[in-house]
Amino acid sequence: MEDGVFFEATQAEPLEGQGQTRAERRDQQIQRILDAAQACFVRSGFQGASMQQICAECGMSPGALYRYFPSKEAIVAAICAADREDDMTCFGVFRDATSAIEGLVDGAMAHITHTHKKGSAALFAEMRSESNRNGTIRETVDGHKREIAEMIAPLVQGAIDRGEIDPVVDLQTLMAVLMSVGEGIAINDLPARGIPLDRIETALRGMLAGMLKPTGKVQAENVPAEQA
Amino acid sequence: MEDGVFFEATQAEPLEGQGQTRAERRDQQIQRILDAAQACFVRSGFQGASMQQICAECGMSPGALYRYFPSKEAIVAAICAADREDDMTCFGVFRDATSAIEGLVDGAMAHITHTHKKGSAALFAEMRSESNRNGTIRETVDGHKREIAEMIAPLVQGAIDRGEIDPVVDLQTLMAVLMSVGEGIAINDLPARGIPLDRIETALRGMLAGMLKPTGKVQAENVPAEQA
DNA sequence: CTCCATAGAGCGAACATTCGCTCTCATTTC
DNA sequence: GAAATGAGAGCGAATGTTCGCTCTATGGAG
Repeated sequence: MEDGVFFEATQAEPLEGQGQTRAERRDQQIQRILDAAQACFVRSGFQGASMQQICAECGMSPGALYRYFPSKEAIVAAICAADREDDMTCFGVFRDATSAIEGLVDGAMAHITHTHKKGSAALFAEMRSESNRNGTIRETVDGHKREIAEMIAPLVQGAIDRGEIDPVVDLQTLMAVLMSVGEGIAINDLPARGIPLDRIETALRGMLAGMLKPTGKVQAENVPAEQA
Repeated sequence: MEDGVFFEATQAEPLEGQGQTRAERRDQQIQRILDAAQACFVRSGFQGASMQQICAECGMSPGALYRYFPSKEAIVAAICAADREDDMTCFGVFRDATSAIEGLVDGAMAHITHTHKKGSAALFAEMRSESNRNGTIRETVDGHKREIAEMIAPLVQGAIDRGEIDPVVDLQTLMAVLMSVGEGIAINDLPARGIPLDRIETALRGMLAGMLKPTGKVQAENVPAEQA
């Protein structure tokens, strides 16, 4: 055991072109760790994935890895935050939507498509359940929701004020139900289960129209016929 | 190792009235383990909870516990199956509902209320994410869904055949969206977040009416006015 | 020669599970 | 009714493994 240490010293290949500063290299390594960790977490869950698995996945030793993250918990938090940030790009449509229903449909569809393409439904489910016991993740998830809510609320309220819609319930309930529905659909990754996007969209539009009861003033043109 | 073993032999208090057979006692112990495990799993997750924590929670030694379950995995599976079975009691309404929309609303509300009272939203989230990597749990969860789907489908199809509703999409998409919505609302435990049940019900009814477009033949009376 | 980044051995703790054993008590035997 | 029997319930220390994480020696860059 105390014999020669024998270093192969492959020393992590230079990755790409060597013309990179220290900071660039550092960012690259961090990204490498995050990618590996995400793969492991999807495969085994936050608690089930071990640091050794993550090390193997990114071809780094524990010593090297701990230079970039102080703990496993920090990696989990970073991945959750990154995923949250990434998802937020879908919801920009809420900001400049003109119709409440069409805005909500567009945002939801963007999120469904994005989640499906990224293949991050499982990660979201993991985050969602971990948030029930991990304060940091709970804050990340709740912050995410609050941001979305703060984008949706004025959209709906504006449409109410203009007399375009007449929701069947108060705004708070509406928001809570809307967000829950969004979560449910995102977690289930319906496109992966053979449900075509355009049909999901049609169903969503009907659903929203039922809750938001368009008054017929400005609202969207009628539901596009579904193609066989 | 071969020295005096010294057994205190406290031997687990008789629990309740001693007038019980061995089999009764056994069932009681199994239930005790399941209750303890569920508490631990909700607190720490399936992977995060240790057998020692479960032992402490139910006041049993590891040796005793392993007499009733061959592995931790078996306890997880048993709890998932029991929870699934328990939830199924909510969906009996689907069987003998006369109106599709009202039947769906009743079933969903029963499930929401049940989940809230049991406080099992966190457990459901845990099951849902664990099902992404554990085959046994995936089968349990999927079996559960299939059973529910098999109750809902004829309810909706019957209403279509009778000309009471005219869904905006095909049955398959409708079912997928309906189940996802149910999951989303269940996981979020809206009643615990201050959303009154009657408003959830109103929102749900509107939502379903939008997707199932009642034709006006038999359908439910109009939405009850929401009280301030 | 001096840093920085790294590899990999190594740490103590905790893990799921098993072991050897004792004790209880319903049943059998007289 | 009393004694003997044996299956099952139970304890808690011990097993080997794996955990998250730290330490130290080493290679390459400047």
